[in-house]
Amino acid sequence: MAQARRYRLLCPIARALDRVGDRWTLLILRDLHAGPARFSDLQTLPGIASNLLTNRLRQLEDDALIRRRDAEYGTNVYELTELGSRTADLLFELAMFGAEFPPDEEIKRPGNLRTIAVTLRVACQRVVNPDMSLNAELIVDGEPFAFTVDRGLVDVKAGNAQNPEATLATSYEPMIAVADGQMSLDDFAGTRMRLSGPNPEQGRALAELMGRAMAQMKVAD
Amino acid sequence: MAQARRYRLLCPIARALDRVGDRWTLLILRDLHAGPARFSDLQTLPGIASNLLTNRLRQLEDDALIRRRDAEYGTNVYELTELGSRTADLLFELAMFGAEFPPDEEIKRPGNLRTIAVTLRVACQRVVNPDMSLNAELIVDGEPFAFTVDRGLVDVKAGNAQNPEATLATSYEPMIAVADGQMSLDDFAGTRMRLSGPNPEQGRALAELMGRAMAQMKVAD
DNA sequence: CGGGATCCGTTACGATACTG
DNA sequence: CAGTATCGTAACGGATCCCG
Repeated sequence: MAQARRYRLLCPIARALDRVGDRWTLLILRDLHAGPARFSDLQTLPGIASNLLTNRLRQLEDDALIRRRDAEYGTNVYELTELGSRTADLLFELAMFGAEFPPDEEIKRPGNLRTIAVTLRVACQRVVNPDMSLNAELIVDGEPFAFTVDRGLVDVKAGNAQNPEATLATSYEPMIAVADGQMSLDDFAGTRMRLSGPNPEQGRALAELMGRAMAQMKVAD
Repeated sequence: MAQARRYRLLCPIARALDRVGDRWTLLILRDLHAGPARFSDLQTLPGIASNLLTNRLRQLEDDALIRRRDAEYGTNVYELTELGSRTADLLFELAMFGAEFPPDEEIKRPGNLRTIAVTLRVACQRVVNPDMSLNAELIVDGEPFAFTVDRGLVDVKAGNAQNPEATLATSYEPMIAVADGQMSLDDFAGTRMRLSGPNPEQGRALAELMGRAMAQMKVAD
């Protein structure tokens, strides 16, 4: 039943909100930026009801922001369409604005860490050297991400990397603290991350890229 | 009663949505980017109930995104705080994304045109020459805006300009059509706008700036 | 007349239980 | 695993009323 509470205004801001303004919708898109996800992956969003998740996924499919794809053994996954992937900059600006506010006292932990992928990718994309290439694995609280740069094109996807040349392990809270401006980059780099892997130079390049990205975020305005 | 439906997640995207994610909130902020507005100005948002507007303004005040200020003759106005004004880039990205979707068939006209100020300002800011200065009046469907550039710092505010050196008159729909990519810039400049005022050179400079801004929008990604 | 407050019917959301 | 069904509660929309 085609969404009763829509603005239906000519203004493009209102048109955007008619697509992604409902509760949970932007958080679902945020998680899908980390790559395809199953229904149960998305259900780890803390507090979402299953029927609501179904509704949101239908709506996003109708608006062609996501597509449902059959995966192995009868399971199916949801993934961003090209149109849906254009929410990356929007989500990044939301993160920039949200970083202005101190976290609440009683905070729910996310069910998974796919949440970091968009923000990290866009932040790195904005400061990356166009010649750079690298293939690394980023591990946050034990969850692996494939972090690749292909001649200046940054990608961050949930899951293990293929033959990574370097591995950077860290955890969620200090990353957030740096993005919020609560922790210094030096402190983070010095004590909150661990490099390993066959190619230490790529490890340092990754750490340096993430560092510049995070530093840039704080002076964005 | 402190908002029951909040995410309360550590993720900065969720923290932002806890401040500006409610229905109407971002549209209120959008309008306030055009300058201070009274309660009744904001009530022209098509479809908002007065009690809801009251609630949203309270919430925005509590979060220090807006402030209420006494104006002349017992009236009072709402205006963005510095913190609230940091939603400009976010609103711009929303507009960029919303421009991907064709307007609905049955569209409500906005009650006023303050809606255009943020998007236009940010779009111009992103392409302006840092040396540029100008003082002009932009008239959209009869509603005046003071459009100024002070050594590269762009401002667009609702209301008449002070001693404008040039005036550019146009209307809302063609501006939207250009931003959506439905109308060519040449068509717009040639037939949908009218320049006047004592300093034609500043008029042309304004038209050229707006043109480059709108052209840039379409190739943003 | 500007700036709300109050009331009430409707819709959306949240929690839980249940099913192919 | 991937949803559907049900139901109580909170939020929204529209109208009316109030007060300086």
